[in-house]
Amino acid sequence: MDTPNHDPKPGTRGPRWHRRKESRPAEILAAAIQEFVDKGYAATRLEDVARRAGVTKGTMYLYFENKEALFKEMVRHYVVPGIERAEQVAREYQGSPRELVNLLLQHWWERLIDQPHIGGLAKLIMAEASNFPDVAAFYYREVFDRNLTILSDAIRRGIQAGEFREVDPRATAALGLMPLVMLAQWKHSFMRVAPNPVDLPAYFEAHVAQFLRGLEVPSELCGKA
Amino acid sequence: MDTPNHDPKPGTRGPRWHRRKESRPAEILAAAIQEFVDKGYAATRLEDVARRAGVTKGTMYLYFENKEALFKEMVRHYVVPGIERAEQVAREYQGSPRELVNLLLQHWWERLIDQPHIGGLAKLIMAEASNFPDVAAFYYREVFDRNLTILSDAIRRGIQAGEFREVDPRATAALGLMPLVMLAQWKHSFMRVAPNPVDLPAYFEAHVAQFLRGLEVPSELCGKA
Amino acid sequence: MDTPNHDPKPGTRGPRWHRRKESRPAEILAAAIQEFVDKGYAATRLEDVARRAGVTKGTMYLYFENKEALFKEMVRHYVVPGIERAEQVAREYQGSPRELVNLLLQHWWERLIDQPHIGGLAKLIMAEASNFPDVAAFYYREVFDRNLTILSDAIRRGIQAGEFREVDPRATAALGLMPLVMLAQWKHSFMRVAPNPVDLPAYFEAHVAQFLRGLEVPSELCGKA
Amino acid sequence: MDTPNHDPKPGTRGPRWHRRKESRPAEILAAAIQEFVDKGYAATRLEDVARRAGVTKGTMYLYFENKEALFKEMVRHYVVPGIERAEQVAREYQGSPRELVNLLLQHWWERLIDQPHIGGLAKLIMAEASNFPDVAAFYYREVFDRNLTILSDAIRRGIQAGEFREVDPRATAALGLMPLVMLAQWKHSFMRVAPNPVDLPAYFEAHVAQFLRGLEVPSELCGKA
DNA sequence: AATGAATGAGCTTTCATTCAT
DNA sequence: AATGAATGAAAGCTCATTCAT
Repeated sequence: MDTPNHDPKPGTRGPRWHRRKESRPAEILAAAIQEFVDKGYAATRLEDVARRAGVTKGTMYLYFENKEALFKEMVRHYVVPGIERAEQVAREYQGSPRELVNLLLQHWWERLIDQPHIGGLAKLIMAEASNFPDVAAFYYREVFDRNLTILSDAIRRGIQAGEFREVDPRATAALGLMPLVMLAQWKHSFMRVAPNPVDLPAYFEAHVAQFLRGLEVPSELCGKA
Repeated sequence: MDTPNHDPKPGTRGPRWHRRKESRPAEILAAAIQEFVDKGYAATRLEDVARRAGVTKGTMYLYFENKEALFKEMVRHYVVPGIERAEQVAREYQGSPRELVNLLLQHWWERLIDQPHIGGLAKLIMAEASNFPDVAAFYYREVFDRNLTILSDAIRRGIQAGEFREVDPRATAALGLMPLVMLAQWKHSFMRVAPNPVDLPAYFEAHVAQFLRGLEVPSELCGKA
Repeated sequence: MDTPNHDPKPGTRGPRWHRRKESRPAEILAAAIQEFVDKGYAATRLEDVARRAGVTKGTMYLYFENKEALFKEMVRHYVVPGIERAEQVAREYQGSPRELVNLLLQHWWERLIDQPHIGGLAKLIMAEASNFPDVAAFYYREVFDRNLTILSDAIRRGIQAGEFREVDPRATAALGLMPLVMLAQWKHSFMRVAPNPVDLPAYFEAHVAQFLRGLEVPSELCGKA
Repeated sequence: MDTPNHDPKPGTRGPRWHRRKESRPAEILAAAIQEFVDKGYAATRLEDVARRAGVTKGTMYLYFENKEALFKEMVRHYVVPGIERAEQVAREYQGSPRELVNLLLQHWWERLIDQPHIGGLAKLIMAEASNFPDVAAFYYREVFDRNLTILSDAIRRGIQAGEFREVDPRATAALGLMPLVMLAQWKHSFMRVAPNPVDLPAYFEAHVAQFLRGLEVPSELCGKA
């Protein structure tokens, strides 16, 4: 990236009107995610992003090569940290596999649904998948797939511990994660325009309960195929 | 579809155009759904739609007031017939409620996933929800909601017949239908750009099986809350 | 002009739905003057003229080469007959020169102010003078100038008869005629949009009275330079 | 005006443009009045105005919302200052009412006939009255009517001073002013395309003389009705 | 580093004109 | 003779991008 970090006079207090240039990129990206998520890629005007970031159009080009680069940078910036958190949660967890799976699902719920930007970003990327296949592929690979791995690892450990029945870990993980991504879509599309028959938290609770039930070792008497 | 512009007899100067008043709107709408679904609203150029329909830019305006009107007409044209089919299926069905629910889910699967345009349209509308809230609301109301009603009626009949346990018909119907809409999203976004860990038919089968299981009257011995 | 006049079967009654083709050009021109005078040249759409004339766009081109030709034909059609009337009036008149001058001014008043189209046409031509210099020149030459000649001839006769004082006939005629053309302008511009402090008939009466007074032979005692 | 686009040093690549925020609007308006007066509203292409102003199409939209706004701004810009001058002339005048009336007529002559733009603007507005009734009404109200008031005030003062006979001040003022507006029309229409039998200055002189004569208190012996 | 005036390619839209029927 | 579907050049307008300041 071309975000220069060197102060001309390090250690010197600059004039008070001087905005620290190292904070600029983040400010612009923060403005960008709001505009892009709200309006979509094409309908977002760079000037609006600039105004929201408190700079002018020209300044944007000091930090980002063009609109497309800004878009991609924004995705990268808001997407990468989240993954590391989930990986850390999984790594440090000490309790039962069942509890870990539950914890991971809760974590993603919070990110995708409670935090508006992350879910909005997921929706945006899916919406623009055909215009930005590389961005979608990147998101798929670096976010969905890595999260999938975290979850499937947890499932695999549960199976090895005899706590879960013998499912395909990866396919099952997809079954657990995909609905959350989809819920984010829903929230940022139909929920904006229509009274909602879908109670999102209830849907989530039901999904978790059923997903965990699906992992259980079948009891001998009443098991069903 | 794809009425090509080239002369039937190359080398001969054919007529510059053909008079096709009756078939034109449908041809243009067919071209429009392909372009819009592929590129999104903003990135679709009217000239591309025209070329695909085998006409010129100007001709578009004989049939549709402007780009937005074309978009909305397209939604209406491709969306309304499907609903009526589902309503007819439900009305005419004679078998058990369980079979009807299964049939309806199969019907939607075919429309949303097998037929590329309908699912693509659903994805498009969700993607453009913020730019066309009225279209999204229309789709939600006239498609999703009416389909929801069909399914919840079937469920209600099943309950009355003692074949299903006493669930909230509408909420349960949403649980059955929403994943199909979501799957269409998935198919038209990440599935285009990434190797797929999600086996769509398998996902669908699993969803149906589990949804039907959730409707069953719990057996006395092994019932779970 | 390309207005064909030959009936295919002269003497035969055509079918009753058949509109006589010899009346078409006049019908189109009648529609054209209304639209052109109302909206100006550029803002007039050929389709509107056609609709008003009860034909379709294509038909217009059977009678007029293009928009400009229609415009010019319209001017010619509505402008030429008027001149001949004035020339006839002057030729046939038997009374005093003073009465003839008065009669001519009345004649022009009726045409330019009372009949809406003729005055509107004069205004239109002046408005479009820079876009159609040849039309303006034609109008000036064939309408204004010929009318000027009629009036100046009348004045000259009055001078020769000793009834008028010795003025420059042509310049004086311009002084008499120009205000009428101008009044037509006023009527079709400001009078359309504003409460009117100018009483057109009163203005005309005053103009005539004063114009005639200016022609009088000065009395010996009270004459003013 | 006419800021040409060519580089000061041909052969050298000069800067593509200059920053001129303060002077741009006036330059564009100056270009606009020339184009609009010359061609009329519809036939004027924004690109021609831009080229004449030494900018590009896009720049126009930095200063004016659209073509109509540019047109209206231009009218406002060129119309308002003139009125204030006339009001000032009348307010500060110390001499006889008769001299003031003469002075005012001279003032309007200079503006409407000698200065080409002002007269051209009057003609343009009358020509476009049906397409821009609000502009015409604005001009009528803010220019013609205010000038009318100035003149009628002067006449009223002359009557009170016993120097003028008892006429209707407002109607008489209209009689004095209207011909000047009309003369501007004439100059910008027929005078452009035809050899002129109307000597404008002579016409003006005659009009002034006669108008002043009409204001005189009638002498007792030779007075005429 | 920051600005924002200026650019111009690119899009939507209009409408005079053509021509198959 | 008449139609009106189809055309395509031309215009208005937008906005990502550039660059003199």
